[in-house]
Amino acid sequence: MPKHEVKSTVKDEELIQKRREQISRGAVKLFIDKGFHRTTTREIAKEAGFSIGTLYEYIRTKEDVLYLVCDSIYNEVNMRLAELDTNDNTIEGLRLAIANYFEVINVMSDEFLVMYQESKSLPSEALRYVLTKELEMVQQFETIIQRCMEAGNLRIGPEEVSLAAHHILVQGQMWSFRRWALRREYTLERYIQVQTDQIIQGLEK
Amino acid sequence: MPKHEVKSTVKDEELIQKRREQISRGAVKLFIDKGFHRTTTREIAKEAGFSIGTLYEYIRTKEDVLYLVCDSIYNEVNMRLAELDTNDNTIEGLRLAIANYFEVINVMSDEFLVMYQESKSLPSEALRYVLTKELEMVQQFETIIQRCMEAGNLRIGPEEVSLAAHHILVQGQMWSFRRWALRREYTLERYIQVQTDQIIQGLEK
Amino acid sequence: MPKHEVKSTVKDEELIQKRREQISRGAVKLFIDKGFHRTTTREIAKEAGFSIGTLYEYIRTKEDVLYLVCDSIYNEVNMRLAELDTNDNTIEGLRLAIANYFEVINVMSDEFLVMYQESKSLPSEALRYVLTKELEMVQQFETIIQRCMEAGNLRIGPEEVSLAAHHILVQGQMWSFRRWALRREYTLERYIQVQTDQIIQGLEK
Amino acid sequence: MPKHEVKSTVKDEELIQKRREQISRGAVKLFIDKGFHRTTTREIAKEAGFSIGTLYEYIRTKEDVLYLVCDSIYNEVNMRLAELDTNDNTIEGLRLAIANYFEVINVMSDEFLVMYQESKSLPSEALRYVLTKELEMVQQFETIIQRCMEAGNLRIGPEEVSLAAHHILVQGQMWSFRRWALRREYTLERYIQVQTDQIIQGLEK
DNA sequence: AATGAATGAGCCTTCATTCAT
DNA sequence: GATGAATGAAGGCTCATTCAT
Repeated sequence: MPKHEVKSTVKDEELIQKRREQISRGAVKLFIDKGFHRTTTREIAKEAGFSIGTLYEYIRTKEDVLYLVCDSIYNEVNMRLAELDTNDNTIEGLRLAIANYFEVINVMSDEFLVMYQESKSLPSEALRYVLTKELEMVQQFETIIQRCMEAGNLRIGPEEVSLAAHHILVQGQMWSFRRWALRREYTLERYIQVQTDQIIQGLEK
Repeated sequence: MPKHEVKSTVKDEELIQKRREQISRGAVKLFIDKGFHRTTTREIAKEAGFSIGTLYEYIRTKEDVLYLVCDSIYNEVNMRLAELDTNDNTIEGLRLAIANYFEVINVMSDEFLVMYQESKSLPSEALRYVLTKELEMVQQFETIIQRCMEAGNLRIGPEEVSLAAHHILVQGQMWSFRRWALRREYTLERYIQVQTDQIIQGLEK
Repeated sequence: MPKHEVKSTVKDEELIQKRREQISRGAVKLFIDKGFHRTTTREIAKEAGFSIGTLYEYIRTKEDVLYLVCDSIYNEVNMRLAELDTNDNTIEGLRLAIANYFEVINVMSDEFLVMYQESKSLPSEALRYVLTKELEMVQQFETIIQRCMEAGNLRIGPEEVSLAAHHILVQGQMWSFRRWALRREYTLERYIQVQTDQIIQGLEK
Repeated sequence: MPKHEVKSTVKDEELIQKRREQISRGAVKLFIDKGFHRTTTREIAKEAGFSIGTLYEYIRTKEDVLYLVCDSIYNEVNMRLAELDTNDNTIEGLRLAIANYFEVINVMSDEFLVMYQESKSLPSEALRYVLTKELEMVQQFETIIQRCMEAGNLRIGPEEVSLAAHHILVQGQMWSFRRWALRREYTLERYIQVQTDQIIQGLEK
């Protein structure tokens, strides 16, 4: 699926990149605080460091800002994950990948929350694009699991690979969504340990 | 925690109950369709079958409606779960409880989605109350797991009981949140089977 | 052609009529002064005597106001003309009809100017409706001319009836459009006399 | 009345002329399409073939563009009329002048429409200048009529000369303003014939 | 208890104009 | 002379809430 396009009246492509990063960075803060709907475009402009007029040189609608935010979060997550990809096919490699993912979520906990709570407000085309991004993440884990299977280190039915990958993602999101309950009882390290144990165990029946 | 109170100018307690049910039932439909913020109070009144003036005789703010909705969803879920509680302490009992819960979620999938996506818009006091409701559900599963443990049918550390309960809840919500991906590949029956297997297996190390 | 409909959230049909008259009356004043585009909806509301919110209970868009204005002007003109229709078929009757029409234009000169200068801003459906109203006026004069012809008091080709009617209308509008030039040199009475003479003479070849 | 002056930061008088012609030519197109108020300065610049910054080197306000447009239309009309002036003093000469004028209007029908619908938006000083241009056209016809009168070919009172000239102009504009009605029933040729007949007849009482 | 007209703060967006490069 | 990014005042419109009937 091609990238969802956000129209801009500005020609300098580099400047567009720079300004949109400012927008995105500012907007996340606000969305975390007050949610998408309670944040005004003026606040976004101010937080980004320029006037409302300038904001609208780089986006066409408020929803574009939400898309920019979601896109940049996904990109950062994928980048961080790619950075740490060990590319081996042992159980230990899977374990590490999971731990990395959980740590990324821990760092970007607020961003995750925003993305999952607000993405429903995206116009449908943009929403579809964002969902493909989510699927890409699922596929990253599917690949890792697949590699383990093929190397004989994991014994699960091939139809369960996808579910297992979703499972891992959701388990990670749980650390973001339910932190109000979990952080009372767990440190990140302990959470990672217990959850990976359980996930791996579930995959080795 | 005491129930969050919604002020009304009407005295007749019974009428209040009836009207609020109408409001809640109508509002869920609309929230499912368009989300909380995109739904207007006028639409809510219309869907409930009376005028905007009357709506405001039974609530004080729009957020009250959201609270009413969340509250009624939780109540319905808890009712349905309680109905099916076998109260035994075997693994089979746990398995059945999980299946029940998943089936309830399947039926109320839209409602769950609304609740988890919109509850952040509740005023903090109401939010806290709703979270206690969520915790009650966690506790229901904690109790079941505990009973299994005490009967010797499960061997997990006591500190992990709470996490396991959260785990079950999240696994269920996953069926609601990620249906865009999961329903392509799984039927509810198969999903229940695979997930309960994995959960139980995770608890029997 | 059915009347172009303007949506309202208010139910009381009588109140709608009353409010729309207020709107129309206030708006004409402003449009005469500053034109449609330079007049703000806030100003319209204020001039009509209520708040911006109330204004929008009776219209859906700013263009609706323009339509209301055009419609009410046409209605008033047609009413005034009908009032004075002698319904006879002599040249004298035609002469009187023309004089009446010119006098109406003289009284509603500003309104005419507004209508002809701004109606292009109407959405196409409303524009079409307004044009049919204009055609109705043309037809009123066509009928009068026809009657004179049939009574043998006028001798023009039947294909020229329509043009003659347009001619009369335009001659009247001229008194509104070019008053900056004409009122320096003519009184209404003299203008009526000279123009009707010429029109009638043109019809008697 | 001296020409209304439009300030420019550019010195090269020739370049100014060239650019302003570009502006005017582009703007008419847009004004015909969307009217003055709905056309943006950016669109004007683009249509003219340069940047918004450059546009503002040759004008000071958006209204200047409207003035440029009106001025250029009048100049073109006057040029075309002068070109065809037979300068004789017969009825036939008058007839020809009228036909010429109607043909010019037919060719520049859109431009006429724009001018008469939008000139009200000119700042008052520019408006006054444009009105003098209109008066010049009136005077051209007054002169022709006068010459006919003095040559004994026309017998109308001297106070009616001006009115007759206005009459001719308005009759021509009618072909532009009411084309939605007239072009269904008339060709230009027939319209010219019928109208000149009537006008001339009206002048020969 | 029910109704629905009235209110106005506040939102998103546009666009004429400027000015540094 | 030309460019185009930046500005912010201002505009159209919505909607939660109130209150007289």
